[in-house]
Amino acid sequence: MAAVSESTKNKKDELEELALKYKALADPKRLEILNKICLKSSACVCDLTEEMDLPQSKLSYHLKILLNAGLLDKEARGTWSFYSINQREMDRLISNQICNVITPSC
Amino acid sequence: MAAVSESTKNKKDELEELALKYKALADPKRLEILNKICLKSSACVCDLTEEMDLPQSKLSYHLKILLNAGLLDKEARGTWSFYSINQREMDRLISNQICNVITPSC
DNA sequence: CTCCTTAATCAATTTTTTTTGATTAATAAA
DNA sequence: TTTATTAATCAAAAAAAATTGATTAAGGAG
Repeated sequence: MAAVSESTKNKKDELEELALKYKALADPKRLEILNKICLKSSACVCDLTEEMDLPQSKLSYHLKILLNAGLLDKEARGTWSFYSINQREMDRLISNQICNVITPSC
Repeated sequence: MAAVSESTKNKKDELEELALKYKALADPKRLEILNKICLKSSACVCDLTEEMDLPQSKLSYHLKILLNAGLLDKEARGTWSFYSINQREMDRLISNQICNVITPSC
């Protein structure tokens, strides 16, 4: 099957992909996760569990949503998973003004 | 009770308000509604019902969500309600690149 | 190997959102 | 006044998303 480039994506697919990304942003906890990760440059699940007082399974759940939407990158090191902001995707998606709220000085 | 300015809003409130706006954008139908309204400058519910092949109650439901998030303006004329894009809010929220997908040349 | 830590996943439940069809209210037209 | 049009709202049902606690798997330490 041929690769689908941006230019050959139809409007419907494009809007669906966009909606997925906004859905990932559509939760205050997930926005806070993005903010926390940004402030630490990179964070593992246990860091966030502690900082945000959320159970591990909930963190993993929300991180997966952000990861699937392409807003986070993940790097496994041993038993740890380190998550960081995909700044290119954030910049592509949201305004500078809002970027400064979610990922100040990132 | 005193008015709450942007500067006195705490981070929690700010993230919740932002999440509400992204929630409004987190649906391909609503993105399409924004796009359709933009292309016509202004549209009433019956226009959109016809163009998008959606029942009236569903349109009104989605329009209300977009309106509550501040992404649309509404003007009643007789029995009609005309909706238009709140471009200031769109610009404040999303990147130029994405603005061009949702509201091209608006 | 055994024990401990880390994090992903799972299944069941709860909560939220969306859909549907009907009703209501307001205005306009005949 | 009667009839038709427009759109908001409502209540019930369906669908989707989030929460919870437990289990699993993979590494690292002793």
